Amino acid sequence: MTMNTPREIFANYISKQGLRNTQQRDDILAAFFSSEKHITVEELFSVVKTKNPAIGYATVHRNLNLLCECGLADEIKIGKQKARYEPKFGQKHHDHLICLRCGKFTEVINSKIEKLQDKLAEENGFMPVRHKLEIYGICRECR
Amino acid sequence: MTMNTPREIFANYISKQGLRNTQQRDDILAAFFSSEKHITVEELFSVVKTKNPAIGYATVHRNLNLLCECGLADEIKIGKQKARYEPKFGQKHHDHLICLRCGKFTEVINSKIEKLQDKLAEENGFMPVRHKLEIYGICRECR
DNA sequence: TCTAAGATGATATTAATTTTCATTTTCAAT
DNA sequence: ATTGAAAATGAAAATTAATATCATCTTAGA
Repeated sequence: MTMNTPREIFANYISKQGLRNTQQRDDILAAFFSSEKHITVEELFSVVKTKNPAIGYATVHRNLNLLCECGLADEIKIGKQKARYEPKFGQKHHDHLICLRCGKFTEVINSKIEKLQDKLAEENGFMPVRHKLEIYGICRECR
Repeated sequence: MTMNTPREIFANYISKQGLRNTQQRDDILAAFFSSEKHITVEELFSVVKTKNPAIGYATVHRNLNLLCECGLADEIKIGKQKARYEPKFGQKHHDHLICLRCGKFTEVINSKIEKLQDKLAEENGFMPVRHKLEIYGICRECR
């Protein structure tokens, strides 16, 4: 059985956990994967409400956590900002460049750094699982 | 004028900002730099209270923020844990290995990664200012 | 169809951080 | 040293995001 779409992955996770499919989960998943990256619970709540005005904030919040659990979303916390969520599906791991002036996020990929990180962990007896690299600075536009 | 000690750096920052020196600031600075790394506001508050029982939580909190502003402290937020503060003085930048099981922090230094990070930022038009690298995994003891 | 378990939505709670404000303290100008 | 304006403090309240509670509704398997 191949699991191609986020929808299928989510449905699979749901059933494996003995949970149930609901219209709300569908709506949230759809909104999440068609919204812009780095969305907050608040923002996603607003988006989902345009399709399903009866939906509650807590439901969006709960399901974003489920999406994180099954690997379809990543939570990003930057400084004192509220948590943001990033859809994750079939893409390489990436790091973030964060502009200290305008707050813009840029995603970057560098396999050399990835490898060095794994090596660094192993040298210290750590079995690396995941990592988070954030580089803060001033972006091209803000300079 | 050389500024050797954290105390001098702090005093200098205070006066530059048009702020004032107080006994509380002294007490907080002293406690912070003689306490263990990765302390929470709560914990530092407890420590400072042993020297100055009248001190308020908000004062400790406010001054920890000042210490961050002037570069003598770093705030570390890991997952859903409460913020921790790390004294920063005359040491090299380091990254953190964080055990997913026992929560232990290990500090590591790797200049190669540092350089690659700067390069990566510059390639993307970013002027790097600082960065944060956290590698999550399982530590030697927990394996 | 029926029913037990899960999900939802509204609300309350939690917990950390930040703000408010009356009072006290600092420090530069006298 | 005295004064006074501005800043700092401490206690308490407010804010904020995240999470829990719970009555009701929905799902999905028997």
